[in-house]
Amino acid sequence: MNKKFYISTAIAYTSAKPHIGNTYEIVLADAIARFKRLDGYDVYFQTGTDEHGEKIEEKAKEAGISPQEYVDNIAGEIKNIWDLMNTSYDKFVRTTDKKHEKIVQDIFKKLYEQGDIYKSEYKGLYCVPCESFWTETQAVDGKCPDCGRDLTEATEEAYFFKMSKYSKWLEEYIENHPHFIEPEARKNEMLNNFIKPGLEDLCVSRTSFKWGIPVTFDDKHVIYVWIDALSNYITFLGYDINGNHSEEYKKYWPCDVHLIGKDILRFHTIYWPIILHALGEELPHQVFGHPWLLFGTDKMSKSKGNIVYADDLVNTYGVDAIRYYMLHEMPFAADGTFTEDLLIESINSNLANNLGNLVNRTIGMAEKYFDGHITNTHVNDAPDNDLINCVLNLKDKVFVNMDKLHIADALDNIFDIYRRANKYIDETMPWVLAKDEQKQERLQTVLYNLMETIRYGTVLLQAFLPDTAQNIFKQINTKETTFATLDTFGYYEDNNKTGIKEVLFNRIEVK
RNA sequence: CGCGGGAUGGAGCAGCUUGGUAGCUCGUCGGGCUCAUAACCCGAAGGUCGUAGGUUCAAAUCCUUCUCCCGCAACCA
Repeated sequence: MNKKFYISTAIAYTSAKPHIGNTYEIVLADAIARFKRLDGYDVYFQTGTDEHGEKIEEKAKEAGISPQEYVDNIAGEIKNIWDLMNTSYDKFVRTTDKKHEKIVQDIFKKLYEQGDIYKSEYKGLYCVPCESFWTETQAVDGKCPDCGRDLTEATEEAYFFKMSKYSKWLEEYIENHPHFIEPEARKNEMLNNFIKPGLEDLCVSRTSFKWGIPVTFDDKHVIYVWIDALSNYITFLGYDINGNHSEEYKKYWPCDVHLIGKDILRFHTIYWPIILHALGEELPHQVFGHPWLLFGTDKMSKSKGNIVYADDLVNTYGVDAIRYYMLHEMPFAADGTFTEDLLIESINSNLANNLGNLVNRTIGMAEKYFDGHITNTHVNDAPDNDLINCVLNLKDKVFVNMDKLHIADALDNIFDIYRRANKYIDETMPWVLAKDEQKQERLQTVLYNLMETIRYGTVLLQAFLPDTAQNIFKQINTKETTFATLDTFGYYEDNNKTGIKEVLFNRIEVK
């Protein structure tokens, strides 16, 4: 049986259509999932939507429809965008799924019965007109941060999870598993800010709204987001509180990577591990809090009016151009920048000029000089060695970066090869060889080396730009597309005839 | 003194762990080439590596001061 690999994204909250920043996460996860599949792993890739909560109840009311209708609409929209981005998730889950709701209720009950959840009162500052609780740090000069009116102290009956009980255990676990939280800076943030000072118990139920999963033994309460949403990672896999787990659960849990935005790192690295531990389940191997895609230097937000949606961009520039930009412009740990100018620059320089033009000119020469028939005649010359070495080193470089989740660097490695191939064309000057009757065999070898270099790079490119990779394979006409063909230089078929030449990426002219 | 991160040529970034000619992509300028999507290749200009100090033969890299920016600060999905 193959090695398994379970990767998840956070489930998207169905309060509004996701913007390009939100979309980054699913594309990142997809690139990793595709790469692992190509590498022979049995991959399970889960994504979906988080559909409960007060905000959704309100939004639905505003829209004059039921919460279920509301989340059906948004979930559909999210799924459409995920599909538009050509993401290869195995399961799209929704927390309003009855199966999920049932298991969440079981989990809540189990935790209550074993004493990890207890009933108490939530004390806080309450704004009567806004009907919402605020913490002392949220309040502005003791006033409501929303409406500016006075706050009154109020209490609400609520269930709490005894996080405090597991504080010490979690601290030790994180210190003993240095890669559990990535990037490292985030790990320090979690440890220093929350865990070491000691955890407070977490409020896990609400009575102030209805749109949630009811607590079975106390139906005034609905289960608040944490236990509901976080559990998606196991409920949809067939987790069972009595240990009668599904085969899928046994096979894939624990998750290898939870890919999440850095904003919800706390929930995934503190509450979720503790909940799992309390249930007696294994912890995920790693939680990676990815950075954000910022608009210029600003966070994207409705109030700033700078929201960019993935589907608009895809319609204008094409899905792989957007995938490329997201995956390439995002450093491992720091936030990335999005502007349309940078996007266009990136498309022109990397996709059109470097990659697209390389494929185009290479096939063009094959057609022009040999009617598309290319064979390795093994008439080698000085420039070949360096090219071939660069190609053969590519696999290791990409694998090392992928293992560290340095996706942007891995992509760069691949494009370096295309850049190297362009240089090789200048070094060998095929157009000069073409004019010399004696050099026809050498010319064959040169073109073969180019085809093979393109093929080799594109085998790795498949994980990132799947459509483009397939298109290139078709154009150079090769069936050698597996990772197994990365062990030597020379899998491109001899006596081959290239396919039909086609522009991969059009340059975008800026006025 | 709440915690953490950042500040590197016009733009976006790497380098800092394990001090020793400051690197990459883009842009600009000059040249080359013509197979190609005015693309490709070569070269050049351009940086007091936020500030002030310290350690050292030597600091972008280690230590300290300050300034500015950003994230987090407990129930916010």
